[in-house]
Amino acid sequence: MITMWTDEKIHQFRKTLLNWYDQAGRKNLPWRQDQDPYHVWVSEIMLQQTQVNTVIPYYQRFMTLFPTVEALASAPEEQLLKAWEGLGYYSRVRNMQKAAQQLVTDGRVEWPQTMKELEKLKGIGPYTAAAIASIAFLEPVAAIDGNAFRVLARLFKIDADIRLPRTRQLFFEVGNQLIDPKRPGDFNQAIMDLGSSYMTAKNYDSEHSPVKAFNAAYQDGTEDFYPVKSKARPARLIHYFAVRITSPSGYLFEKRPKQGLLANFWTMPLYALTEFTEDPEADWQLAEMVTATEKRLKMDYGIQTTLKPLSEKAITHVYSHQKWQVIVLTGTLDTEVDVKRGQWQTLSEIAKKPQPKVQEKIWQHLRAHK
DNA sequence: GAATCGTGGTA
DNA sequence: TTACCAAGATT
Repeated sequence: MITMWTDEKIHQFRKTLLNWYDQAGRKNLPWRQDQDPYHVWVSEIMLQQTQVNTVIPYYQRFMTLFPTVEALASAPEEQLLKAWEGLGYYSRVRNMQKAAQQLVTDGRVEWPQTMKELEKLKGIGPYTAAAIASIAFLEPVAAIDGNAFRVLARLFKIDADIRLPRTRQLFFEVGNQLIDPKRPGDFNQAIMDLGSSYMTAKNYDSEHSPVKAFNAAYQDGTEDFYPVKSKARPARLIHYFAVRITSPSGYLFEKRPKQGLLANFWTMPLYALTEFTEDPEADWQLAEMVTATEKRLKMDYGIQTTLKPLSEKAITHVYSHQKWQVIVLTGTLDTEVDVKRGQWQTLSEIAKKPQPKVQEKIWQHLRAHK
């Protein structure tokens, strides 16, 4: 059960928080130079599950390449993915383009100005809708992100599991009672700045926090209990072969399917070992697996060649829900051949394609074992 | 509600 | 090395 503060205490909190924000807030961030909804939107999408320092150069480049909603709406997908390359969660930028196309009607951009309406746009959920509505349109709605979960959980000693979707509503209601109706955008951003400075997840410094007097968990020394968050499931281990084939025409490269992990990104052919063995956790023989891969390469691409492991040592690459162990196999063709799938590409052609981080690791691995 | 979807930083 | 965290949304 949460004990809500008195009106007097709420007013004191707003004043304390916003005074601190005016004095110490990160006003120099590139997306905080104005309240243009497009700027707020792009920054909020980029900042999802991504740290501020990572986002800054991406944001600046993106605004140069796609300065307006119209530019975003009409951009070629490959150019968008290239601009997002390395940021991760690539459906974010695909969804953003769909939303941009929703926004452009009869050649003009019409922005919905409420959280409720903003949530109807692709890729804009409750957090991002509240952030845009409060910052760009001054609607008093709480933007509940990881920072707000953590800050509010400590201020009010809320012990609901923040990993559970149903918990969001509780925090949203608490936030909506606290938010300053005159400066809703600044209030939300102040909570986030607080959550990324004095009230971080680890190594927090509640002692020097401007709102320590309001922090119930700090006041009774229980702050490392908050927020309550259940454990995530461990990532599943998957073994892969990455196949580097060269010919006089270049490297064999392939565009991934338009749905799922790394959709529409380009990689060398990848085979999960589950293609060749029932139990890839068991003690498999590398030579047998390589022979099986040669057969599949002929079936899938029409390529006949001998493959050799570049190294016994695998590349490790971790996603949120999968852990890849990738062994690189190499093969060479001396003559030009047509392929049933994929494309032959030169290095300069490849450089223009959006490639995932794991492909970059494969390139590095190849250079290291040359 | 549980799974999916990336990458970089840090203890 | 492992585990967790970082301005979440979609299916």
